[in-house]
Amino acid sequence: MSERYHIKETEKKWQKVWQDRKSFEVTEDTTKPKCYVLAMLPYPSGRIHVGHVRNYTLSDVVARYKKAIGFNVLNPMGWDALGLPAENAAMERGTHPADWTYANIKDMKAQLLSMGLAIDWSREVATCHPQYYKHEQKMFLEFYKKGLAYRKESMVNWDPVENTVLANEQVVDGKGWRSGAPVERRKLYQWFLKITAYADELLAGIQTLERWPEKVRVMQENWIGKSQGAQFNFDLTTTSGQIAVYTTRPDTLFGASFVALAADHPMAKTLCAGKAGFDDFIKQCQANGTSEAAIEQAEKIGFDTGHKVAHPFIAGKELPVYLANFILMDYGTGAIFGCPAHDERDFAFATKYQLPMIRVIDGAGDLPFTEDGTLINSEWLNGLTTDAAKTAAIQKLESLKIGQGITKYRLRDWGVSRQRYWGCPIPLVHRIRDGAIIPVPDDQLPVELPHDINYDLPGNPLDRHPTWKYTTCPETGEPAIRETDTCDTFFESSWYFLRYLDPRNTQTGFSSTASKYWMPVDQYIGGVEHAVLHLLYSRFFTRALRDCGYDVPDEPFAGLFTQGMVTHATFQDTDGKWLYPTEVTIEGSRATKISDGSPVTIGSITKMSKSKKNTIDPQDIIDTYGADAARLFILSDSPPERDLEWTESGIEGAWRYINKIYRHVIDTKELFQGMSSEKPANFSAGAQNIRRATHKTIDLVAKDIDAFHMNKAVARIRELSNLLVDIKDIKDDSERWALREGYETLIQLLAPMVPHLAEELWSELGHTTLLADTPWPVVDPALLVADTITLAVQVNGKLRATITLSATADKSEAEKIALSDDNVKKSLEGLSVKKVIVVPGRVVNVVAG
RNA sequence: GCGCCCGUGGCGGAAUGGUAGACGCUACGGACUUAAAAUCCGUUGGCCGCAAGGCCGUGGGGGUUCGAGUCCCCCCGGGCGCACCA
Repeated sequence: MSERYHIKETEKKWQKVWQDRKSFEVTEDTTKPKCYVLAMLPYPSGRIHVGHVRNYTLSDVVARYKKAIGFNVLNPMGWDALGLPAENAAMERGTHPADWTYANIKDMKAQLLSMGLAIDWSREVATCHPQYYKHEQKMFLEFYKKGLAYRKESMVNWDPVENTVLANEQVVDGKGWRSGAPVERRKLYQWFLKITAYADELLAGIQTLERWPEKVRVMQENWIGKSQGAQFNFDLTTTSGQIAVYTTRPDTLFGASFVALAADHPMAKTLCAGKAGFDDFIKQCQANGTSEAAIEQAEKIGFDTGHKVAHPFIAGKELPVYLANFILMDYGTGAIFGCPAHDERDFAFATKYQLPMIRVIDGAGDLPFTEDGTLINSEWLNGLTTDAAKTAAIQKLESLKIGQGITKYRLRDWGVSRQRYWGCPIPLVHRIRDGAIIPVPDDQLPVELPHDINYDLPGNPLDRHPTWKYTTCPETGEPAIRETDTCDTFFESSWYFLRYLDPRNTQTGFSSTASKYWMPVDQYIGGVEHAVLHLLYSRFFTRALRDCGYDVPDEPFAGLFTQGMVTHATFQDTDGKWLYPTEVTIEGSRATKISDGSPVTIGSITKMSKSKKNTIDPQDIIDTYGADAARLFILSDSPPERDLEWTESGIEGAWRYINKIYRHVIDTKELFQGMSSEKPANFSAGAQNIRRATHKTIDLVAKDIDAFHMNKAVARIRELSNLLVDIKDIKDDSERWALREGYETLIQLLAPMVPHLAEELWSELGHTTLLADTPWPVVDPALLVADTITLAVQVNGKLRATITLSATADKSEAEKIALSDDNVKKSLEGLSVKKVIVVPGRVVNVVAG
């Protein structure tokens, strides 16, 4: 009788062995090809969630597999440790953000360790550590000196109660997400990184990202949003001056019926000075947040400035100048000409303010007509196509010396300023005498966050700290004030993958040697929610570092995989209150509350979220079923790019499988006692069958892992184990040898998925070296070729029989055997054979009529 | 609105244009047990048939092909992304 598998003890045991033997610690080893496997670093909330487990299981399978096939694999882990949640916790519970963060890191690390990940923990980094942000501050200053970091006034979402700037995501229905106060649009001095300087390069680089999902590449392209058009000036006729506009449709200029400026356009105030209703209009525009959703929902409203401009192509024609809320100051020139006949927004605006609509593109269909066509009502442009008319119009604007063809981007510079404490301080000081901005010298970095802060008042604790910000100018020794803005936390995550390469270097963020060896990341794995911002910022950051003299490739991530979400059913009690899955018991299709047996409604299956309480704590799962079961279930149930539905029965199935394999190996291993390790010269038919299945599985599993088809890889492994487990008696020594080869291979193939079980069984089979250090089994190609094959036989495309024949049989032989099959003959009764199609190894199709 | 992805048993999902439903979950029947759990054996797309076997079947409709879940066109349903970007 076999022993039970002691999951917890066994998993702990091997975790300790791997740690003690530094199995996954690596250095730059030029004798081996390198493979940099990277999982997106977690925010240390204190608890891992199932999404983390999925992410790190996937990266672990890749890391362990790549190591087995001979790569020097770097698989690091760290903590995205700065940011708002620590400050919220500090405000709610009176803890210090640093204490809260480091305590969370400790808890979460213990949880990750219990997953048995093949991580080089010696490279662990926390972005809140001064030795991390020290190098980041140096990079900021290098960007500053190169003109890639600059300060300008810009519009922000201002929460008047919290006294801080809110990100767009923190504005809900025009109100601050915490305070509930209406958000104002305010102008503030903010720090920016000049990502727009790299717009073209970032766009072109997308073409080289062959191992990125198409979806993500398209999203980045859209985000960069390159457009070609014309920029030109309208002369004001009612006062002196000009209005610059940008358009992608210079061909429709003869259809222009108004000019509109953004409400916050610099000329708005001067044009409207003293006009009744102007202040109200501006207030109305400001009432809406800066979020794109908020702007979209707003009705189009305008304000007639009373001023007019001259049409550049039509002598004597004047167009009214409006302010309009749908014009964005941040795009183009913040001003447009409106052509209501051929633009939906202009059409809506013109309808409301009863402005003329002049059709200049011929075509069927009602106005607004936004497709290309042939020009009409446009003097010298008449008869031209849209494209030709664009070129002609731009030429004319250039010859009149009032404008030119131009390329614009939707991408805006990256605002990195946050009026927050728990972020990386921007290492600059403002000299009081003249307001000069002076970099903090390298030898004074890092500019550390002060520890003694309080949250008694709203706003930025750095700004009201009694001493921290008061300093002296490093150049003159005069009084100066530190910059109190800290960096957006996307700043830390834009280069953490470089810090992993050389994490304890005190002189520089990372060495050239390390970067040249390890970069780029070969396989990056994470959630699709970072498809644009994090990934685009990182791509920009490496280029900016490159231009500051660092040894980094243009593209940091050669391969990217984005995993799906983890979902779970939702439960509600009779009062409609959400219940945790642990509060509910399910029998068949009926669910009841454990506490009082009352009925429970099973709701939709959605992304796990705290608000709907449909969450599973991975630690509970690991404690109950073990890390291997959790890993196996996550890998086997769905393709990794799709959503995964977490089910109790699924995790139990994985747990059963692990116990079953353990039992069978323990029960079978006596068979292998004392047998020779020498490969038999001849194999019996039975042995040959086992070996074919074994080697076919090695081949398929490797291909599946390479293609990220982890669910299929698991299915193949289960097929092999089903076959091995069904072998009840051994007929000869060659079969015994083949069976041992089968079991050993099974264990090796299982290792990336369920490493603890595999390591345990490997040692049970008498191996004294670690499976983690054992190379992947080698396929014998001769065993991938079967000696007999099964062919489908169709009559007029319908399956009528299957025939088995020798692999060496030729087409005519296959045809002969197919036509002599009884069932095929029956189907052909009364018909004459017209043609026989034989696809070797696949099918015989008899066409008859 | 634009772009992309997806629709296959009760469920998750497999199928280089070539035997649809691999692998698993659930459910049901049986063995073992005083009993239960665990485990093991079997059945599990629908319909007809004692069986051999047959018919139908991959959201719906058309098409290409010897052959379509897979390719093309139209429609329906679901998801994701983008969006006053001039």
